[in-house]
Amino acid sequence: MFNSQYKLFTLIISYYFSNTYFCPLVSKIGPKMALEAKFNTQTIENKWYSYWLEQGYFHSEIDERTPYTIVIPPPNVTGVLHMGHMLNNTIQDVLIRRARLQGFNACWVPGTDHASIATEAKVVAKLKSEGIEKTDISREEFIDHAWEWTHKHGGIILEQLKKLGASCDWERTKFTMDDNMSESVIKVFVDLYNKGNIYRGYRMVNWDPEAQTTLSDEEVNYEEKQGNLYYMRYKIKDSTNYVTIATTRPETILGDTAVCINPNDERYHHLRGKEVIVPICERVVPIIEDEYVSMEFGTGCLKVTPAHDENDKILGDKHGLEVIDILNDDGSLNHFGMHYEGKDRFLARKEIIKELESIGAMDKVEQHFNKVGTSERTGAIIEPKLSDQWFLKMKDLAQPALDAVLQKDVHLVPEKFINTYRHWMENVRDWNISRQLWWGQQIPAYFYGEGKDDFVVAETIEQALELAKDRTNNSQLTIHDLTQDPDVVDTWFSSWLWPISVFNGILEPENKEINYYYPTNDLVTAPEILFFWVARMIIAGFEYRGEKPFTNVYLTGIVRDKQRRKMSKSLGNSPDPIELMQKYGADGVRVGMLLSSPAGNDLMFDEDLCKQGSGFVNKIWNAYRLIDGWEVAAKSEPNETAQIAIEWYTNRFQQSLKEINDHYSKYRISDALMATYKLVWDDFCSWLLEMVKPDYGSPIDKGTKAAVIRILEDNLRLLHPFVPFISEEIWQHITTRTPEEALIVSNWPEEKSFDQELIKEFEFASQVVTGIRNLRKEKNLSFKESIDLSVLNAEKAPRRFDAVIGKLGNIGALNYVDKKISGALSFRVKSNEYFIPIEGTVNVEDEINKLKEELKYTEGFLKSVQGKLRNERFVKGAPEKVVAMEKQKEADALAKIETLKASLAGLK
RNA sequence: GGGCGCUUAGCUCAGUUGGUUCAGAGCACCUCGUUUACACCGAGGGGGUCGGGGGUUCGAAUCCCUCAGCGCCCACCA
Repeated sequence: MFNSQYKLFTLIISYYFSNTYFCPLVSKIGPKMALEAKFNTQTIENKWYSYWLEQGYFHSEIDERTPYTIVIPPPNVTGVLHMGHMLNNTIQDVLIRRARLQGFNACWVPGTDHASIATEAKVVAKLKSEGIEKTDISREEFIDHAWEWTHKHGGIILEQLKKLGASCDWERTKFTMDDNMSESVIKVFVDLYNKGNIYRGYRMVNWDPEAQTTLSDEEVNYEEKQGNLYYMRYKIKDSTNYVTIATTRPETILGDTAVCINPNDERYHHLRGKEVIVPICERVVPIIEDEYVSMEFGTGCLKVTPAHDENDKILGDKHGLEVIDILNDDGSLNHFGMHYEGKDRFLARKEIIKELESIGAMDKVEQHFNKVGTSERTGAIIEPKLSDQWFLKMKDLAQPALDAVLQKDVHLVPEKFINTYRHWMENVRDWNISRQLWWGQQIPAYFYGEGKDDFVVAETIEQALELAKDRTNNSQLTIHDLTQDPDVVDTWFSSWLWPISVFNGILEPENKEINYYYPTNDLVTAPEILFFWVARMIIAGFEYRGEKPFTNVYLTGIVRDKQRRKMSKSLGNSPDPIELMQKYGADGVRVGMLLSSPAGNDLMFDEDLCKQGSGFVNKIWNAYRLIDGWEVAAKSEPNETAQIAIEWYTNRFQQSLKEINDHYSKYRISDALMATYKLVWDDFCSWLLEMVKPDYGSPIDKGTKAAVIRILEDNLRLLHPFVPFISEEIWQHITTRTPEEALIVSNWPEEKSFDQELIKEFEFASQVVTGIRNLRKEKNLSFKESIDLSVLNAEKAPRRFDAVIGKLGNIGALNYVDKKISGALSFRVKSNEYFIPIEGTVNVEDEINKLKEELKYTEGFLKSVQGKLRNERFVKGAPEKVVAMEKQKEADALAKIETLKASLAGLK
């Protein structure tokens, strides 16, 4: 009872506080504030997203503009949005929205990946829950179920991206199993086969007994696990002696076909040429010698099981050993397992240990840590297994892709990944592209006979039939004599074509779209898939377009929680992005994600970042409310403060714009955001608006308000990539706009030269204001109380900003004097001294101490500068510029000491 | 085991070719302020011998060596 009431209460409270920006002081604002004091983030998000969609701003067609293309890293079709996607897609949206503003023909192609293993696993689980086993139904039926599943869950993640504000060209949405996408995959497979790059090999592969498929090396996770090292006795044939051999996997003795010793190991020289008897199965196997065997590990004696260990296979091939595979595909033992047949390998292991103990063949057991490979998809322990697989030769294909990155034709951001990339590409291994699954593109190889090599590869079965007829010289063959290889290709074998195939560039290499949009500009993805995907796309790009697929690769970090743990479902530490957006608004979450995520660095996500983000949105909104509420005077002239303030901001804006553009060009998105954030919050809100703001109740000059609104509009252009919703909301509220005038399709501000001197002078003036504030605070002088200010050494003071100082410092009269004023409060900015004469507030003792301290510091500073200048080697060795700078410092310090000494003398 | 990278304020991070502006930013923290957009606010403030040690240099957060700690990638001695 209490609980449910409490929940209801918190629900109402949190809804009220979180969904809306509200003004608790609404009554104080007065009747002029026509603008609603609060807004609902979801209302404006829905309003503007559907408006953008209706107007087709996201859609791109070929035109005379330069294209700016991004292809989305296709998320798994049945996936759900997680924080990694949020970060990734926010960055892409920022880039594409800015490009759109810059006047490029921005095209962001969305889509999803069929993710064969992951999706097939989900479909199998779903069928199982309905009592259907995959083995009970036909391939066709299974694929029907998979499509059904895909259509049902497929669009979810893309819909979620829309909530984030992603401005993808939804009319171009692709799926890696679309007809032409699949046809592209088949065409490429056949082409690579015909070029001799694809071959069929009997190789040791990673076998996932649960999914019953092979995995690529990249899909296997190795974990350190505590296990045991079993020391087993093998009898020596025709002898009563035995040899002890250590293994972590006793069940594999049933597949042993030799025992190996190091030829340099004198301990075992008496065994040379002998044979041993494998316990339990009593198989007689030879003792072989190979330097591969470590003399230090275990007993220095190795059992060789070529079917279940890669190194053993290499040994076996070298020494011509028999290969005995003791496992079924599901991980249970086969008939070589004898009385353990049908039992799972781990159960069999336990029972075999017992049997070995009972027959006295177990010498001892030691604890042992070793790394065990598990399946990334199912978590099952991987078995090395020999089987027929399709491989793609990588070495030659990789070369241009390696060169492109090393020569920065393809630019990795951050560059630290170049080394990693090079290391991998230089040692690239052949790619096992077959998977024992049904969901995916079926390998276009057709068997016409029983022999291992009795197959042809062709795009269609009809073509295959013709090839097979030629091969066999048998014109009687029909399609029914052909059997297609049941395997499908690795998912990455379709997604490596993504930047080309989304424009149908494989099937129609000459079509207009591929020639216009390709190569794309940016790819934004996680470094985890640098090799799985990015490297392979570059390879495919050069192989099928003769050109890189993208110019820049922005590698994001992994999203972690505050404790640096990777966010994952199982840990439950991953916030639901949709809930976050409901709580903080999409704009707030976007800003939060980007506030602390330099490229390549992991993002320590903290919900407080979103809070900061939504705080920023609130700030923007309130700045607009202020401006919007200004009543315009019927007839007026701009005042001096407002005029110089606007002139200053216009220049300051240009300075920031340059900085922001520079950050973007280096893909320093967080820095670009921070520079924008500071421009808007500090320069625009804290300084400009405070300077321009009319007195309470007074109207503002018409021209001044118009100028502030123009400035606000320029700010909105800079803000739009980060906070698209609130920026468009304000933009459209300022005045009625035609569809062509929407912010999303307006323009990025143009860089212009700016007056650095003016900006410096303003900085000086702002320091004076700070000085006044400090004094007021120190002496408890209310801000409401107007005071007079006198300036000494006025020739260096920036008089242009006197009005600003007057307004922000609430100064009654600003006097320029040529003599110190005794008995007044004072402070210094550079070599200017400022006085505020207030009766009875000056404590001479304090003033003297303050001055003495400053003098002491300045003299110390002077000493160090002069020390440098006296050092001949410095004067000779350092560049002229640096020396001149030091001399200037010396002069400044000397002047300041003079001022300070004079002040002191005046007080005494 | 091989390779790459990191260590700067309580936290997350900037710091380009060694030299004005080099010890910074944001957040957090502390003090003051319910002034007429915003308390998701304003005005101020404190805080780091740049992981330790050594070297090169007139000069080092920056270059070199070394030690310590952390992270990632690759390989995988049963």
